[in-house]
Formats: sequence, structure tokens, C-alpha cells
Amino acid sequence: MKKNSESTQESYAREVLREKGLKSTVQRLAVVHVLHTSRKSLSVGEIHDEVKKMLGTTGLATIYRTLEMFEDLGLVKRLHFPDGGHGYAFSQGEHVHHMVCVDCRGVFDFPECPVESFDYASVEKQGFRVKDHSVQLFGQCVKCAEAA
Amino acid sequence: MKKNSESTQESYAREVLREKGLKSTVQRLAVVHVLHTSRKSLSVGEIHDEVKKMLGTTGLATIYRTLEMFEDLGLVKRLHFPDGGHGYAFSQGEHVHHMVCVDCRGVFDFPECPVESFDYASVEKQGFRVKDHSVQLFGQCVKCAEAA
DNA sequence: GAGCTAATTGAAAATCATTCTCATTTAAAA
DNA sequence: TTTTAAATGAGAATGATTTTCAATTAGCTC
Repeated sequence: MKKNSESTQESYAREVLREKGLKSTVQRLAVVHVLHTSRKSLSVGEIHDEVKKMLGTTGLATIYRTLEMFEDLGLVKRLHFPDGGHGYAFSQGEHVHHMVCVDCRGVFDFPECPVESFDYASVEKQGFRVKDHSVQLFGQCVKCAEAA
Repeated sequence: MKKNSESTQESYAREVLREKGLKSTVQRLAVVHVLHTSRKSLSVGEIHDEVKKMLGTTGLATIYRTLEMFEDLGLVKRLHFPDGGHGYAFSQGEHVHHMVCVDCRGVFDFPECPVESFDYASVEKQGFRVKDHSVQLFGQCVKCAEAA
């Protein structure tokens, strides 16, 4: 299934999938579309609802399977909120850090990595080998700050 | 219930609880003890098992209730691992950052905060008001690196 | 210390999220 | 087209977390 007009994100996802020998199904591309179109992170249920709006009937298990796979592929990032919940946001491979609005769950990128310039001396002194890191800023976006 | 010999952590927790008008039950103090004694983060089930070893029969629901409360009080921090799981580690109020060993789930503190020295200019340009942040380094501790 | 009272607990049931199973469908390659 | 392995949907199964409620207990007050 190949749509005539396709977003950069969808082509990119299609590409990543093909490289791994995975199929570009309508369901998977719909998840990409939903996640990319939304400027906020979405819960599994929200993603399921949006995909159903696009395709009609779609199994919830497929959404779970797709999100897990996309996370492994680096297409999607799982975010944990201070209130205990979590959601998913589209991410295009590169190491991206997020600001998350705790009110609307909007996701805003910022390019610099605060950890990149960090002096690892104290860490390495303990013999710890850093392989990955996660940085999240929590707060309020402009809109939610004004509304409050 | 007041033990004659009590650790600093237990006294501290007792203090925090009293300030909020909450009771220092054996179950709650046992959770503090378990979490403080362990150098690694523990799952809910592991905490439950350890508390049962100390007190005999203890309800799982109590462990959940205690952990939720402790997290609100800042006594405990919930950590999310790259593999999707999560665990709890003791934290004594201050803003602590963690290195987490992805093999043994050990938790190691590091004093400096990489985000503290970060230039928030690009973030504030977008009108985002940062209220909190989370920084986690993932990798291998000395022991696990040697074992691998 | 004994009594009082609201907070807390344990146990089981209820709920909610996630994963699995398997028969059917579909993308992609020939 | 035809073929075939991969992917899906539906619902069942599992697992984690929360709720309910009667019984217990910590932390007062006397």
C-alpha cells in the first residue's frame, strides 16, 4: 500500500522498515502519521483512537506491537511523566531531548544536549561506562502558562 | 513502634512522615530500610519480598500505597529503564541524579547536575517554563563490565 | 499505661493495561 | 498473478495495579 502524497516522516519510516525487512502496513504508517501530526505525546489509547478514525477498525494489539517495534527502531520515544503516566512521541532517529508540558503533555524539542558538555570525570572515576542517557525537562509551555 | 537502634534514613523518614501527620508504621519503615540497604533499585515485587522477610505477612497493596506516598514525599524515586521496566530507589529529598547499570540495575549517584549548568536560552526563547528535570545515565557498572 | 480515634493494613475482588494465540489477511518479491 | 512469510484482528489470558471493607494499630490524651 503506497499513498500518492506521502510526508517526509512516512517515507522515512517506510525506508527504515524496508532496511530491516519489515513491512510497511497501513496500520504502521497510520501510527507514524498520527504521532507526527500531533504536537503532543499521546497515550496508547489516544493513538489507537486516532488510527481508528483513519482506518476504521484496528486492533489494539497492533498498536502495542507497532509502538514496541518503533521504539526499538528509534522511530518513537516513550516518555514518562512525573505523574506516573507515559506517552509516545515521534522522533526521527537522532538523539533528541524533550521538554514536556506537564499540563497539555505537549512535546517540544531542544537541540542542545545538556549532557553532551558534561564532565564525566566523577562518573568515570567510579568505573561506570555510560552508554546512553535520558534528559527530560518538565514544565509549562507558553499556552498552558498563560491559561493558568 | 520505635526501634532502639535506628538508621539515619529511618529517622529522616519518620520525621518527614510526622511533619505531614502521617503514621510511621512498621511496614513503612521496613520499606525505607529495604530500599536504603539495597544498593540497587528494586521492583515492587522485590521490595514486597524483602519486607515479608522482615515482617512476615505483608500485603502487596501496602507496598504499592507506601511507594506512591513515598514518591510524593520525595523519599523515593521511580526509575524507568530502557528495557521498559521500572524500579524504586531511595532518595533523601535533594535533587539526585542517577547512573543506572542496565545489567544489575544498580544505582549510583553522581553529585554534579549536568542540567544545572545548562544554558536555558533556547528553551526560554520558546516560552517554556522549566519546573523540573530528570537526568539518567545508563550503562554498566564496574562489576558488570568486568563480568561481560 | 489504658482508652480513643482516625489512619492504616491485609486479603480478596475488581479494574486496567499489556501480551498472547491463532485463524485470516496482506505486502512485497518472483 | 501467484506465492509466502509477515502482520493483523479479535478475544482470551496474563499481569500489574487499585479498590473495598472489616480488622488492626500508631499516636494522641488522660
